Amino acid sequence: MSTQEPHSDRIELLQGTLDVLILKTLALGRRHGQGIARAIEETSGDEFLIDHGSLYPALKRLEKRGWIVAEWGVSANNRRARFYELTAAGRARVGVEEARWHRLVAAMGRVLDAGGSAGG
Amino acid sequence: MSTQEPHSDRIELLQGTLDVLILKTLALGRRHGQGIARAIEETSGDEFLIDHGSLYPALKRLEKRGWIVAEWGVSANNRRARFYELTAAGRARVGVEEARWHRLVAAMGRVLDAGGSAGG
DNA sequence: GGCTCTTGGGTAGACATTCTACGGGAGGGT
DNA sequence: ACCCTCCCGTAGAATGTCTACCCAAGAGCC
Repeated sequence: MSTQEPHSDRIELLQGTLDVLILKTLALGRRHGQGIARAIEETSGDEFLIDHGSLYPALKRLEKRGWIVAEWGVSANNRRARFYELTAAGRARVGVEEARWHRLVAAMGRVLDAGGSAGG
Repeated sequence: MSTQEPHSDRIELLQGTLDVLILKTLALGRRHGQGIARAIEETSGDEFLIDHGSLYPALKRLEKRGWIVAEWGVSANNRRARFYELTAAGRARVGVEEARWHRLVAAMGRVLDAGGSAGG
């Protein structure tokens, strides 16, 4: 085990960004809860830390909306785990959420670039 | 003027994004509340609609943190208005917030690009 | 003067989502 | 038996946006 020091300077998620992260991660394949969290953390380059207290409510939300389905199974460590998978609606939703995100980033960019970069 | 039809498909702000939008707008010059809102709406290409109920609490927040200062004055329409301006700390903060935003966008990008774009 | 529209500021409460902190069940190693 | 780890789960605090209201005062009209 690696000297896994906690990064104290992780980025906090913006409200509303976790859903698309989960959906996108599940688009790569079926995973259980902790697996999703770890995948997001790794893919983000350890910038995001996914708290369990945010993860499970988010998974419930997505399941309730019909974008993912859950099933009990066994993890690689032989632990009882709940595996999640995208539904057809979920697969469609990934695109919607991604588009929403890109549109938001573009709009933010227009405002932030309006006066040139500060301090440059 | 005004056949100003309301865009029903405006983007909703993500929690935490309004502050940097305000700071950046004020970096371009002193403005009053409504002026800030209009500037953000225009600069964003009419993607954002700044609600008064979000704006004034945000201005209070920023003032309380010492990043902006307010002063009563008179608007171009001869109305009593409260003008806001960046403090030195506020000017420094613009850079911090911008950096935070870019870092977040980069991290999100890594996750969203991890599997290629869905659905083109 | 009186009436209405517009500009500008402000607050209360609903709402959604994340974070902190707690708890529980079960496998693996010693 | 004991402890550590993995995995799921929930309650409540904290934060910030949105909806819906209210108030003050200038401008235009009659």
